[in-house]
Amino acid sequence: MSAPALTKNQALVFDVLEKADGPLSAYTILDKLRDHGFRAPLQVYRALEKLLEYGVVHRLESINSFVACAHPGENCHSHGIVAFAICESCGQVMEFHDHEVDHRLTDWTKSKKFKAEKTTIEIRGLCEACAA
Amino acid sequence: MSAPALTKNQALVFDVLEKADGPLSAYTILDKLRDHGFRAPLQVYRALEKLLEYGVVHRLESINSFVACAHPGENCHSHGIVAFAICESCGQVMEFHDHEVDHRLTDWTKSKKFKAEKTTIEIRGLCEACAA
DNA sequence: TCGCACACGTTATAGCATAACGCAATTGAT
DNA sequence: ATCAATTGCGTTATGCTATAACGTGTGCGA
Repeated sequence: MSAPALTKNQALVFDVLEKADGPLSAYTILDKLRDHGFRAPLQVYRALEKLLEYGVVHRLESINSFVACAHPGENCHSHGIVAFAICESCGQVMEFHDHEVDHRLTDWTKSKKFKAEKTTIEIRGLCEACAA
Repeated sequence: MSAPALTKNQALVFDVLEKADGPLSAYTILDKLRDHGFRAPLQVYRALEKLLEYGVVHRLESINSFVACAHPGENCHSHGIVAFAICESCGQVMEFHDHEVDHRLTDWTKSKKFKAEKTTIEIRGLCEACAA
């Protein structure tokens, strides 16, 4: 699933996420796009749905927010399981990948014959700057 | 933080979660406790807050639900990072722990000087029975 | 007995997400 | 060329999740 050309709304939403310096909620995105004609949450959610599908945006389940993938130009789905460290003070997000973690989780699911569709790893805490 | 005696409301909420065969949302818990005098969401959320603190209940971030810890009588906080496999068809949840995963994630956060407070690992998919 | 901490109850509100309807544009097979 | 299917879009309404703010009562140590 590589990303086809984005529609106008998808491009607007993606642009907002890419320029943001941290994750944004759908309603925050909506507010930022009111000047561009957005009026309803669904316009945002529909765009996000596609952007997630294309793998250019991640959803952070633990904070109900969305963030542009840290690997511009690539499809995040190709990196295996993605993990996030989310600073609860400044909101910054670090994205990383660990094949060993992938491997262990995949082994476990296989041993249980569990068919994994989507895996979430989110670490909340304080980044170096904020912990000081 | 081991669990002190539960208050009436805490005990009611915990009891509902323990008897349930899967995770429940706060509002579902509320409905199940209306006969016991619960009227408002806050009664549930306040009890859940304590139960989470005591480590006898887990919150599943990806489905906004709560589940009793699979290790009755123990404090879940003592097991290190907890991972969940959540069946999107039947709602069943499997809870497990993997020290190697713990280790890799802890190493990563240390290398970034990120102070982890709470880590979420949730795998959504289909359990063996539902995938058949 | 005073002050404090804590659990609790209630009302109101904030924040997150989707259902259901209809319209317009695109595509692509016949 | 035309029709049907698909997709994106806009709007209204609604539902679900979570917390703010206020007040009450109770127990307990200074």
